[in-house]
Amino acid sequence: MIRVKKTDLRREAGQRTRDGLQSAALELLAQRGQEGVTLREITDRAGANVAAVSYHFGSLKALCDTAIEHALEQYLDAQMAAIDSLGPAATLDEVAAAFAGPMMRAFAAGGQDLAVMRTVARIGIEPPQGWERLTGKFEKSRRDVLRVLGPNVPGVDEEELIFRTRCAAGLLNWLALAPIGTELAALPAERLERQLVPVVAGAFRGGAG
Amino acid sequence: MIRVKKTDLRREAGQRTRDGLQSAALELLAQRGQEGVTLREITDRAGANVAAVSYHFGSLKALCDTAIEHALEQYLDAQMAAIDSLGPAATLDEVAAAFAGPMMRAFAAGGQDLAVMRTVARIGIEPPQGWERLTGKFEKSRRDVLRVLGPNVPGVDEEELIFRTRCAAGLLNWLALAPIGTELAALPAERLERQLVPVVAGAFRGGAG
DNA sequence: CATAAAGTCAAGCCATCGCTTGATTTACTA
DNA sequence: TAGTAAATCAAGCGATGGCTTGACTTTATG
Repeated sequence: MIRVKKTDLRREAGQRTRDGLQSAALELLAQRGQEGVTLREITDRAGANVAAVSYHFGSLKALCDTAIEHALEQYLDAQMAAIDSLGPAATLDEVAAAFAGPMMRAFAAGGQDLAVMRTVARIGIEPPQGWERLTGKFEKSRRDVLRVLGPNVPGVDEEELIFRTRCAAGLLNWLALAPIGTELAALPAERLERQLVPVVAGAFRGGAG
Repeated sequence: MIRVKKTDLRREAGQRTRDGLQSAALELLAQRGQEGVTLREITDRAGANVAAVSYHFGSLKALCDTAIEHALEQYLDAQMAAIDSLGPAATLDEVAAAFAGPMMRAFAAGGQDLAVMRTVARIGIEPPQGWERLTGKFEKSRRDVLRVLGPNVPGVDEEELIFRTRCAAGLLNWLALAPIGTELAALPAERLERQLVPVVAGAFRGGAG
């Protein structure tokens, strides 16, 4: 009979290896995208053998898909939490601040959080597999945004609001990926918010006075 | 003594090969970025031999740099022409329409023009070499935008206007690269302008009423 | 026509890629 | 202590990448 011990050092080591591989993959995905990731660079960063990827994940692609799905879910959760924390009478600036909140916090935190943000931004350009499981969350997030956005942008039909939301999301993704992102990451959080929120709000609201 | 003839069939053929390679490279750069371009795929598309790239450009990287620099220059020229065509009392919507004009026209035209736009967008994320020669044009373009933008966005200092301009440019680049771009390319030009210009103008203007 | 220049081509070199294999180490079980 | 499952490792395989080579074709010159 096989007894279950509280700590099995072998399995713990395996989990550490998996985590190391996944976070090394995430960093490389964030800074070079899906094409720029190589097996050996991941394993070097994680201090693991090349065969570890096949052993633990099956293939390099499966490892990347896992890392991407994890990042996307983490981002969508943060996004929904920010929107849902808004009261029913939130102003346009508050909506914009909540919408951009996860990214601004990622800039402030740096490290893995920023890598998550950048990876999510990249898959906005090159969509991978693994969307299926998160489609529901994605659409719920969009409905939430439209619900709090609508009352603040009167006279604009829903189709156009969806377009503006996608524009605003794209703008944030761009800031995360482009070189300007490293400048923004160096800014004090409060300063970044003061610069960024009006732009996002303006994109929602439209320009014609 | 070597005489110079008006038409030298050998050199003409060589020029055709160079052009074919450059335009094949541009298309691949537009749709897959610098990492996703392979020598053999370029030469297959251009109907040339693999050695042609080394012979005419020196290396794959040199070919890509040439194609990128060409695209960037083409875009900056179009951008400056659009801004310079504005009168001294242009409205914010007119400025936004001129700012987004090259991209909207590229969507309408498709083909090589769209490839130029997408390549320019990509190098906004992964800057290559060859910037040096175009830095002047790039900064002149930015000054032009600020000049026509300033009077329309009172009470906002220049640093912030620069930030908003970069946001607006990033937004356009994103639309060119993301899957939403293919949806936009299918839209009637007039409809795209009606949707997009308010968003760009709003980003310039800021959101707080 | 002979020569030389410009261009094209098939073939192959070498590095790197993802992935597999069979042996080996490690930590737990009976 | 012997046995076993989990994990790790060095080595290498086949495919593909960029680039070079030396022969060949085409075209202009004298």
